[in-house]
Amino acid sequence: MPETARAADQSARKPPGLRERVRATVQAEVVEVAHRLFTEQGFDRTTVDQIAAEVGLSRASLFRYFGTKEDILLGRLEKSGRQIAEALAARPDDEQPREALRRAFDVLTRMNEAAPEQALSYLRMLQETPSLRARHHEKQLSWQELLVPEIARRLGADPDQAEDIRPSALTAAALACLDSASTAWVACEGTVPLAVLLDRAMGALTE
Amino acid sequence: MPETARAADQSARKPPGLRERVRATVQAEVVEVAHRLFTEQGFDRTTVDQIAAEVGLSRASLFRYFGTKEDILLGRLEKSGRQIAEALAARPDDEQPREALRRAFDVLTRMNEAAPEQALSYLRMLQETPSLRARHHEKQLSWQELLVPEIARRLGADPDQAEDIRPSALTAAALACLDSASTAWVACEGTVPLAVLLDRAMGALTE
DNA sequence: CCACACACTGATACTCGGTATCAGATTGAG
DNA sequence: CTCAATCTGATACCGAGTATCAGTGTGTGG
Repeated sequence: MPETARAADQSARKPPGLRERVRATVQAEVVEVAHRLFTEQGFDRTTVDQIAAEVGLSRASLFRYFGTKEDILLGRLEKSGRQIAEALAARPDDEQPREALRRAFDVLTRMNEAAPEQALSYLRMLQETPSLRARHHEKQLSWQELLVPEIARRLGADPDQAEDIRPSALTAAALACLDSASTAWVACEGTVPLAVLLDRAMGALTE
Repeated sequence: MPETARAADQSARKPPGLRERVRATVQAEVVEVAHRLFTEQGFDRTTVDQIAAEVGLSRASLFRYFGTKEDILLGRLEKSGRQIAEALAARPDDEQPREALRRAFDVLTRMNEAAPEQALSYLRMLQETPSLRARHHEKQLSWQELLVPEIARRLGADPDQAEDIRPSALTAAALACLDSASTAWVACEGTVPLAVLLDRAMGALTE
């Protein structure tokens, strides 16, 4: 609501605006400090007050930047979702929907390859913290909403016929495979590339 | 004083443990009252204090029966998970893993068919309340742990080789299909049977 | 250049879920 | 009957998230 409006604002306007730049700077600062505290003490043992104090911001203002404590860590997932949707739309039309989804997820596998250590510690925290898992799942549901229309198009589904659940089922299943692969990737400490695990996971759907 | 003790005596006899039966009774009473309040006012607009007061129980004691507010509504999912796992184990050995999972889920489709109205309002509440979705997802992860070993066996996977993610990927995907089907079932107000939607959802994995 | 409208900020107080502690009552076993 | 274990309510506490409000800057139009 205000955030999306703000985001739309930001992208619609050429000169960034001083105010918004300050906002972006503060936001980045919060993320950085919070990340450090989370890795030092764990997510649950870090309070929002502590983050706010360390950044030099009031608690109330911090909640104006991030709706929830979890969003400080998971905020970037919004952008990831859009990137995956773009990658999916860019896949050739004659590609199988499942394969197109698999390739679209390379947006993520590439990100993880670029900074494996960070990705590992990030995913580790994600998987051992219930409240983060919960919020992460919510974000993935919003990914689903972005991806389903394109999958429906590729399946030749009637857009008016909402009762055709194949697009949402396939998309949800693919995201479940992504989670499985991520879990396994953390479990093996990153020794097997995420891309390989994801291949195996999504391959298991057809066997 | 001795009269109440005598009365308790009267009803307590066969199953060892009067205490546990009292506990079960109270627990059932809480579930019933909470269910009513949730459907009347919505989940979020019903406080734990209100439930406790209505049952005639202290807030602290209520949390001794149910670890979280969500568990009052979702507690029965534990049993469902075990039932699905049993049903899966009972499927013929030569059945395809995916088909076996599909059939095991009939434990749920049959439950919903038995009381469609209740199931619909229950799922409706589940889907429109984020905190319930979150907890529900956690429960499904525990289902996954119950189902994966049997799927691994059917896939002929080496139990020692934890890096084989096919079992967990397939199981997670199947559960994702179950969620998709449930969502669609609610969306169409139950006009299409859940079993049919589930068939379509899981069928979309192989297409 | 100024004035006004608006957005942002910190402070404060509140709600609600969940935890910890403690003293008293109830129960079951020896 | 007694004693230990358990259950209970009361109370106080914690942390996330919300609401309100007055003060203070910022962007903009005159």
